[in-house]
Order: sequence, then structure tokens, then C-alpha cells
Amino acid sequence: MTVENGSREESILRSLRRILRSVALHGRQLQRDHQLTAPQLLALRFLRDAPEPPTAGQVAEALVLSAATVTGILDRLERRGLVVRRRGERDRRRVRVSLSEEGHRVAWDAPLPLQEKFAQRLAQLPDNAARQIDEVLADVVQMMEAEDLDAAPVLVDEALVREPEPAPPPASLPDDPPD
Amino acid sequence: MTVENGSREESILRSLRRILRSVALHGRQLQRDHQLTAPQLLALRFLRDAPEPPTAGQVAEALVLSAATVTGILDRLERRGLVVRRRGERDRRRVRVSLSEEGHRVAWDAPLPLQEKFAQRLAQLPDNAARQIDEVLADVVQMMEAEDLDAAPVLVDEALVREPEPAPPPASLPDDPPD
DNA sequence: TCCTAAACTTTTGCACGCAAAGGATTGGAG
DNA sequence: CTCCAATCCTTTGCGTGCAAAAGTTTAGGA
Repeated sequence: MTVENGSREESILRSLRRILRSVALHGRQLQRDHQLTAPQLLALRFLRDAPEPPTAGQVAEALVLSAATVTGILDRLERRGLVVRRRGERDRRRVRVSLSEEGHRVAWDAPLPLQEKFAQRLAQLPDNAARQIDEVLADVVQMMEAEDLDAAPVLVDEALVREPEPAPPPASLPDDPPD
Repeated sequence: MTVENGSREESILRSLRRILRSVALHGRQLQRDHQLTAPQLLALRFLRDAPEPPTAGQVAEALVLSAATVTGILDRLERRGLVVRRRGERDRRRVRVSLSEEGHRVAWDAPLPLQEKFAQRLAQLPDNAARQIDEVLADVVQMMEAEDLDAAPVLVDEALVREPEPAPPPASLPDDPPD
């Protein structure tokens, strides 16, 4: 209410842009230093931590990427011998992906993805600060995802709907009848 | 400190992912509905608002993209007749970019980029809510941009350094001796 | 059994994004 | 005037990303 007001929005937008950019920059640095792109690294880690070889689709779901995109990522990882694709036996439509020896080595040596560095820092915050960040980001998501606002009943005060979201299931793999 | 703690971080990371994704999805919707991608739209708007035809490099700077990327964007806009490239006369290394007739029409009809829709919603928030968002995002940026934290003096409480940022210059074009 | 719909992955085609290399032009040092 | 470094843009090569179409394989109904 006090200071220049329009600049507040600019500041917020600038922060968002910087966040996007920060993610991108970190990705490039990663690639430069370790010959691994961010999604490749995330895929390796997911494979490493999976109790059993996930399918291509499961990798896509875990990384929140389309199947088409994951195909490309796996292509490159496979070409470099970090990953192995095996057609499912029970269900031959599926493709099970697992780490090679080399893949395991790399997956363990690889640096943390930005996500986790960030998470580490978050973990060091006092709980109320983290809670505040959580809530504010949820609000931002809400504003960004709100349907085209042309006639939208936009947020009026902090009493914001807090995620009707179908609460993403635990990180474990969905039911997975072996092929 | 109270409730399940790790899930707070997951929630925050999920929000960030959703924000990134929201930007991407909006871009695709834009392309589907208007045959224009987000960077193309931003370029058109920048050209529309520029007092005089900027150079390719100025467009890149304004959109915070590399020159190489902008070349591609301008290629596509030019191929569609929305934009005209003219070699500078005084300095023939430069390329001045301007809107065609059609380009002007499109630039005025085009929808708002997500940024502005979001900004509209922000403007409807009570000031203290906006302030909170602003501060929290600034903190997030700080945490994301902090140098590799291996030995970093990480934030301990809300007393965060608030943007040493060299205050981006006004939106006007940099000194521009006519070609 | 046969046939079609659904499930899963890959292919194709397009648009970013960038770094690095290349080409043209300019400006300044000598 | 000559030459070379700096400037500006484009080209090349690679890696995301996605939608839509295509290719396989499975499952379910007639």
C-alpha cells in the first residue's frame, strides 16, 4: 500500500524470469562440466533409485515429460552406454529401462540436480519460512493455472483455495504387473 | 518443525515445476490458437512499441535471448511476412528489424503473453499479499542463484540480502547512433 | 476365432535455446 | 593506407520439448 505499486509486479515477474533462467543456466553448466543434461541426470537418478527397471512411460511420468521427449533422452543415454532398453517379456509393448554398469557409476558420481541443491537449502530454513514459501508458491501456481481470466473470479484475499489437486501418489511406481 | 517436514520441500518443488510447466503450456496453447509462439509474440510487441526499428541484437537483449536464438525467431517471422529485415546503412553489420503492415495488425490483435495475464491478476491482489509474494520469490531467487552451496553461508532467517542486482536499465533502447 | 479398440513406444516435424565457428564490416593502430 | 581486432549477425550442431501420426502388441467383444 505504501511504495510505488506497479513496480511490485515487475519485481515479481522479474523474480519468476530469474527462476526460469536460473534453472536453464544450471542446466548448461551441468552439461558443460559433466557431459550430462539436467533431464538426463534426472533420468539416471530415477533409474538408480527405482526398485526395478521402470518402463519408458514411467520414466516420462516421473520426470513430467512427454513420452516422445523421453524417447530422445533415452536414445542419447543408450547411445552412450549408460542405459539399457529391454522389451518387456510378458507385455512386449513395454520397454523396460535399466542402468548399465557404467550408468550406475555415473549416476552415483553425478552432481546433484538443481532441485536437490535447492531442497537442501530449503531444509535449512526455519519451518515457518518454508511454510510461507510453500503457501505463496501455491498461490502463484493458482494464479498461473487459473483458466483464462477473461471472466475469472480472481483471488480476493488470502483465503485461496489450497490445491484441489488429486494429491500426487507417493514416489513409488504405479502398480506394475511384471511383463 | 511441526508436521511432516520433507513433504514441505516436495510441495515447494512441485509448485516450481508447475510454474515452469504452466509457462510452457500457455506457450503451446498460444501457438495452437494464434499461430504464434511466446517468443514470437514478445518480439512483435517489442517491435511494435519501439520508437524506431531496433537491431537484431537489441531484440535479443530485450527478450533476454541469445543472438542465435533471435535469428531463428526473426527468420520465422520474416518468412511469414510479419517482419522486415533491413541492413543498416551507416553500419552495414547491423540489421534493423521492423514490422510489416501485416505485422502491425497481428501485433495489435495478438493476445497478451502469460506475463501480462499474470500481472493483471497480481494487480487485483491486496497490497500486502503482493508484497508477500514479492519477498518470497526474491528469497527463492536468492536460494537458486546462490553459488554452489558446498560451503555457502546459507540463509538462516528472513534477514535475506534483498537484491544486490544492478537494477536493470529502463526499458528504452541503449544509445543507438543511427546506422 | 477374428477384429477392433486401447495401450505403449517410436517416428516425424517443428520451435526454442545455446555455444562455437564463420562471414561481413568497421574502426583504430601503426 | 594497411592490417588486425572488435562488433554484429548468421550458420552449424546439439539437446530439449511437444503434438500428431505411425508401428506393435494386447485385450476384449462378437
